[in-house]
Amino acid sequence: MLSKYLDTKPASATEMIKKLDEKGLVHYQPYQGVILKDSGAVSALKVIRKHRLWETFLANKLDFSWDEIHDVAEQLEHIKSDKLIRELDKFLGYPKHDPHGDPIPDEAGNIAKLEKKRVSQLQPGDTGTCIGVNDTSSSFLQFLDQQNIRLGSVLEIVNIQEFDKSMTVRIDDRELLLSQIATEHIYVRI
Amino acid sequence: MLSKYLDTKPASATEMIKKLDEKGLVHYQPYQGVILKDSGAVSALKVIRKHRLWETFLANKLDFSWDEIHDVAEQLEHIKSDKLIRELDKFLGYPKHDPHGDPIPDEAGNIAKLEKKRVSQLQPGDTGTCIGVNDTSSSFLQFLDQQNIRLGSVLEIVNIQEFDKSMTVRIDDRELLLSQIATEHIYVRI
DNA sequence: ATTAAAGTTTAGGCAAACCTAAAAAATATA
DNA sequence: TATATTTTTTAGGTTTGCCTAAACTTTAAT
Repeated sequence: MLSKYLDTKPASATEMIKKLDEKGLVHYQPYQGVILKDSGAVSALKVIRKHRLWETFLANKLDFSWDEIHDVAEQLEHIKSDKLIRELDKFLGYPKHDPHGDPIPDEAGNIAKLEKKRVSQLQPGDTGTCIGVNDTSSSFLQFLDQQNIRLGSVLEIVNIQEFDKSMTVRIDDRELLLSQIATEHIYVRI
Repeated sequence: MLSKYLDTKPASATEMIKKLDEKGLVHYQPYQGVILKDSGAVSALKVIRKHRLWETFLANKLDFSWDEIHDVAEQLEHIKSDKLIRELDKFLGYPKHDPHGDPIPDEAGNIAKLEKKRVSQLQPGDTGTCIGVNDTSSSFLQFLDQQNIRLGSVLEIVNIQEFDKSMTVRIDDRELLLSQIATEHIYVRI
């Protein structure tokens, strides 16, 4: 089950993991799961860095919406060129976070910790700046696009319905009702 | 021999060509060579378009020099996303030519014809704007970088040496001697 | 504790992409 | 024209990545 988050059949996952073990990136014991070794963690962070930089590029420089960037970034992250990543980082202005609000590791593999809250943790009167989401399903991302909620949107909590925890929020001069589910999936910086 | 320009062994080339024939992209007769069919030409132009747009991106937006862009562009051209190419084109301002001066096909597959000359075809007193090169060897491209000759550089022919056809040209307020070989490898718009 | 369910691993097969080595065709040379 | 050289093709073999199906652990439920 843990291995099946990949887009492949169970048997293939085991094989892949064995390969990673042979390459020394991972420590693996049958039925016990896998743990990343240091060298593996470095490799993994590098891929994450690439993926998030490309997502930032697609969203900020090209007109890609939130629900479109992931698939393309997944292809782009496999391009092998250290210089490309360094230059892309510079071109984007050394962003600290990707369009989902997740931190982008720097070249050395350091990740900035971000003090972020879910909208659901705010109180009436609080305001926050949208910095990411928790649910990357395309239906949710499309919903955000339709409601014109995007990175950097400032939202203020108007009130909270007791019975279902839904919240009325003000964004760009208009009010909007968000279900509890939605408020748990949106991150803000306060 | 024709097939060996690929980075693979002869036997593999034959196999690849057979595959292309089966896919209907190419007409192939043993020992007779291959000719592109219409559908194949469209596919080929699409790849060329992608390659040249990426080269333009690397050179214009990121700080890649001429001799570094090819290898990375070769990887990037394989990314599958029509939207990505369309957006990249828009982002770059619908460029007509890549950093080597070669034309970029539009979405429909049309290529702009460019009226370009080699520096060697100019006469003393003529001026031209550098739009590309003919030799993409890294030694030549590095030479251009060192001499600060880049896309858009305006050059004026000062004089021509009869005996070896080398030319003195003025670029950015300084004079420079170019060998005949070099003048034949640089394209200018007049 | 025993059984049922769920998840993981092994075993074996298939297709793709590349390779080497040898045969066949085309081209160049005496 | 006959022979030598080069190029292309065929006929295998190897590797890799993925698959299905069956065996095996672990975990949950009665």
